[in-house]
Amino acid sequence: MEKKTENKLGAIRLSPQRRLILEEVMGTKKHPTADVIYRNVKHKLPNISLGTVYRNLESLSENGYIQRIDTGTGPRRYDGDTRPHAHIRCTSCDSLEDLPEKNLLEKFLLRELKTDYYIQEVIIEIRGLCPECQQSDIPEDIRQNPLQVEP
Amino acid sequence: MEKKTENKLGAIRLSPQRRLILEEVMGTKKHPTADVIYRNVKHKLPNISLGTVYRNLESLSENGYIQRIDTGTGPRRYDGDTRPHAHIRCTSCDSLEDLPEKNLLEKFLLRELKTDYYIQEVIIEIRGLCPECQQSDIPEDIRQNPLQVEP
DNA sequence: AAACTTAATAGTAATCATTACTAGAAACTT
DNA sequence: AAGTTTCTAGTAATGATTACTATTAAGTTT
Repeated sequence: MEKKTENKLGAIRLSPQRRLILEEVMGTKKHPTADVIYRNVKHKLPNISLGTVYRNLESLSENGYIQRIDTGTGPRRYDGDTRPHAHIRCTSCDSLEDLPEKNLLEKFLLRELKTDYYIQEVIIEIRGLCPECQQSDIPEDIRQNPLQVEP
Repeated sequence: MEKKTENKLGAIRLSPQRRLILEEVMGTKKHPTADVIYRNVKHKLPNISLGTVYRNLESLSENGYIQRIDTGTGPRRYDGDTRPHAHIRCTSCDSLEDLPEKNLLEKFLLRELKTDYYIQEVIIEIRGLCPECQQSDIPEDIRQNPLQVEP
């Protein structure tokens, strides 16, 4: 007969550390970095190691329980909401190619994306100023330009 | 009278190093990394320094002559084609928030993106396998899943 | 339940990409 | 020509992430 054991999470064990990390990521909408997660879980498990945080964020995202957000500026972030949220990159050889830009979004919407790639993921990131930051002291003329939309 | 001088590039000087780097980025569609650019320009200017490459890629992109591609996985890449090519990030406080996902692309297309952000940039990246890598030896059943499109 | 196997951990070292610093050279300005 | 600014090579430092090592904990087998 099976011994009642530590909870499992599919293929991986749910160690106390892993559980804490998962709870931390699931419990916020702030898309925290590994470092922030580390500092937060450290309150409950003072001996936890930063390496453990990284390792678990990796295994949790590999197994589809959380999402890794690779966005390039600044450290990587993690999201408890796992859903796919356009350059095209080969995840095998890491080549990066242009997509025919014209009507890219239209074509995507029409599920007619013409490409020889075997598409695995679509990443969309919009950058801008949040409401609070818009009323900062930075004068309008030295702000970054807003996105221009053609008529 | 003005002395004929080293070419200028708007606000910045076009030093031999900067020219070479610009040519290198403009002359390829491969979206090279700083390191690749460094190795390539080193053939023509053996004493050029990696720091110079980084500094110039920065100034060239700040001034709009090339585009920095911040995509998170692996090192940063650069593109001679400067055109905007959707998470929303505040470029001031670096907060990262979800956009209401539903109909995001539609709304974008309709220029009705409902958000309080002051939008500066839209980054779209599609990830997948390029044609060559599709015919690799990796069996289909251990490949990553393709993107699912709902009916 | 003792012996074995595997997975996970803390702690630390190493790596990679990028930025910062320093002194000197080059170009532009007066 | 002297002063000012921009740029450079070379190197050191930083920040994020990964790798390594010895140990512990959990699961498995007999």
